[in-house]
Amino acid sequence: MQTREPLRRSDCPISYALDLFGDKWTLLIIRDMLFKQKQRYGQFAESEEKISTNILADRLARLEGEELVTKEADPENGRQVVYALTSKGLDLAPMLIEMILWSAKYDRHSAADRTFIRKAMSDRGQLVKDVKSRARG
Amino acid sequence: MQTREPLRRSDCPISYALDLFGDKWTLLIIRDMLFKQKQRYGQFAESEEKISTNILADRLARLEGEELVTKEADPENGRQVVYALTSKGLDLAPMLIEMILWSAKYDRHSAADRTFIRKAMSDRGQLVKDVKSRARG
DNA sequence: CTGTATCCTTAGGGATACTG
DNA sequence: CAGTATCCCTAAGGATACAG
Repeated sequence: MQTREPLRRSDCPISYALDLFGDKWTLLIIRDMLFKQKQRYGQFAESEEKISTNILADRLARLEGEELVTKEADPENGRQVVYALTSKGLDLAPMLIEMILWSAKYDRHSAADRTFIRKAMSDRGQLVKDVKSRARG
Repeated sequence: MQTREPLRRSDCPISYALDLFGDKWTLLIIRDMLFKQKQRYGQFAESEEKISTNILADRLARLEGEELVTKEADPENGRQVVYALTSKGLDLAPMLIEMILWSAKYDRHSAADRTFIRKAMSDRGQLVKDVKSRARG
């Protein structure tokens, strides 16, 4: 699967965002990194939505290309590859939190998934700080 | 174009949201209704991203099916069709505002589109109230 | 103006085998 | 474990003609 240069439909900021992650998979990877502390290919692959490996590889490459994510060798195990969010990627947290809160309000199924809804509800501002400091630490 | 029932990949709230509007067009229609006071088919069709009419009709039908949007005859002109956001649709405003702010921060092109960035920046909380009261009024 | 319908092309993506 | 590669099918979507 060849990753082409990102399109550019208009100068609208919403359009820009959608051109980058307006699909059904990209934000799930961001979610895994942001809220579930996942950082390895295999961990993304085993998420319950079952992304297939070719799509996963494609999306990781795009995210790296857009500098939302870095890809590096684990310092403690050189053969281990580790993905991490850049500050550009971490800054998606507020948007994702609002998305979580909206779904929690309107969908009873996702409201049952308490994994990070409670965090998101407690304090939107504080959560962002938490996520960032955890990512640094 | 047949609109099928929405998929359900998992109980995750982010996955739920993406299953509803995780594509390149749906949120642009919401944007037009929320920030540009558009309410007619023709107005959506003339947005600069140039959605084609079959996709537009499909997305409007889905949004109506998900009760994010209502479709009614204009009370002042019975032949005129008017689309409006439900409260469920209006509640997407905070998420879209965060999306706008993120793009404004990281994309110089969309930062040049001042249409609603300034509003979004001034006061996130107040903007939501403004949008809702404007929609009611 | 508000759509529908049709044609056609491409991108998305599932399944799975394979490799270093 | 971390991917690549291939096969193949379907959904997405552009263009455009047509209809009420």
